[in-house]
Amino acid sequence: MTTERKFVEELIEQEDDFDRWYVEVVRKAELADDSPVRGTKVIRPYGFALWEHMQAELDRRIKETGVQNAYFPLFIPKSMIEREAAHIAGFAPEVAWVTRGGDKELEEPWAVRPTSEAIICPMFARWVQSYRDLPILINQWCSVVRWEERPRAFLRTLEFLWQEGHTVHATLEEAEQRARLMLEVYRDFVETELALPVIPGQKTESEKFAGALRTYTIEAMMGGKHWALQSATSHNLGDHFGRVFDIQFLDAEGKRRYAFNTSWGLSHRTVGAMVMVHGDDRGLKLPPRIAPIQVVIVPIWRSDDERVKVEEAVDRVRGLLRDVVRVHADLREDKTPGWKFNDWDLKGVPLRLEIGPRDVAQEQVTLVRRDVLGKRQAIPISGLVQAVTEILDDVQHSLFTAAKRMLDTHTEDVSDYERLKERVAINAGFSRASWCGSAECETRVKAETRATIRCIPFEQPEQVGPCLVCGEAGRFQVIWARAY
RNA sequence: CGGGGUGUGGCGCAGUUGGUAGCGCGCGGCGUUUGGGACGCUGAGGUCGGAGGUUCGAGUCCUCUCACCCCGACCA
Repeated sequence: MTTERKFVEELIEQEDDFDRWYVEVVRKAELADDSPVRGTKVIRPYGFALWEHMQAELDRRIKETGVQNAYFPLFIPKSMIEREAAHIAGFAPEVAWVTRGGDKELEEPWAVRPTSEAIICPMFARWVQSYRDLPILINQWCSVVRWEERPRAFLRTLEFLWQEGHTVHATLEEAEQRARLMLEVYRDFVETELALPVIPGQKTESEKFAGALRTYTIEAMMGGKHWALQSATSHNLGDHFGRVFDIQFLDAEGKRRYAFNTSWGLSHRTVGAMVMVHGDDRGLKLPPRIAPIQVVIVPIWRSDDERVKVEEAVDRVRGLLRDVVRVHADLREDKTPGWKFNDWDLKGVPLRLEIGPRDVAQEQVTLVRRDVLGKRQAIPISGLVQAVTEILDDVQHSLFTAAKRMLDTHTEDVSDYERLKERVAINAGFSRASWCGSAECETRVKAETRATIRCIPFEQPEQVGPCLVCGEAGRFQVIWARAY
């Protein structure tokens, strides 16, 4: 352990202080940096590249369901955002306002969007006349602003990047299907691409989106303290917004009806989730499928003669891999190989190929996996492309499997309230328990333990026992946990 | 908004009873190095968060102020 520590002396160990480890790894791996503005972060090229790869994959999946991208204004007039009472009540504490333009006071303040229902729905009202205009399926990639009190890089910043989808439908059933469909898109994306196992389910009344009929969520478990992180949400808004924004249409029978909406979003907090779930004392471990660099080549030489041969081999190997994976050759001359190894470990590159005189002589490269450090394997150049492809795939699965193991290990069925308190107090993870459905029991647990119901999982047991808190008949099995 | 803390080269820090700012890392140059964070020589870089005050003299003392961080309440 002493030697281990030496390699990463600049990074605090997870066990010592997980939250500080997170702050440090985000900064040192060059994902993000502090900005001069409180509560905001600068996303650096490496972090942004990661987000771009995530965007590309999620965007593709969203479009496959028939959704089109569009863009709506950043500002929302006060009167507009205040139309849906529950909606504004929920967001009011965290809305930023524009009250001046140049040197003129605005007649009516503008909200900087905390989410865009209030500016998109009025447009839907203009576009929808007939049932033939429905459904409308729209998504936008943008940033929104929520005036949070305690920011944390990626997880909670005043301004954050996300996509928000907004749809209009003729029937409640169709809206419900869409809300569930998009949650499934998120689940598949997060599990397949980010290697983060999640628990899909429904939010309780008190935890649902402001103005929604129902909110669905996927909840992931972070490393370290095993707290929950809401990784994406999808809302069936019912006809609440249709009514207040007057989205009406004539149905096939010529009857005037209010339309039904959904909205759903996934933000760059999932970047933080990947950091916290997969990372270790050496830094990030990025899932190959969205890693900006999947394979890094580190050349090693002593003499000028060796250097020529090694560089030739590096070129050849890079040429072989270039069309297959995202490969980068680290040709920096002012850094030693050892320094580079640590640097790329910190940045979480899934595979490293070392090419030195010994490798050149034997027509091979030395391969090291980020997820199983310390094990070097020689790969003949002739079989390199296939080997790299297969191993990347294996790394992706291994990351998911390890994360799933953590989730399962730190989830326990609890039937005794004292046991729940104990588990929350020691950061033991998720607790599965029966709940009667009353807000009183929910509030009480939150007040006494700080844990909240993360979701009512879709997967329910045949029989639900008595409520963990009040002992009355249980209606659902729910997941209790502390959350970021 | 409550509680705690910190502001000194890019980063991390030191700076005794007030005496005119120092260390490590990093950075530039040269040379030797390179299979898990190399080394030598050399060089550049700060007026101590801001304002006011006390004093012959303030990074050190006093007053005010600003910013940031951490812990709570809140949160995609």
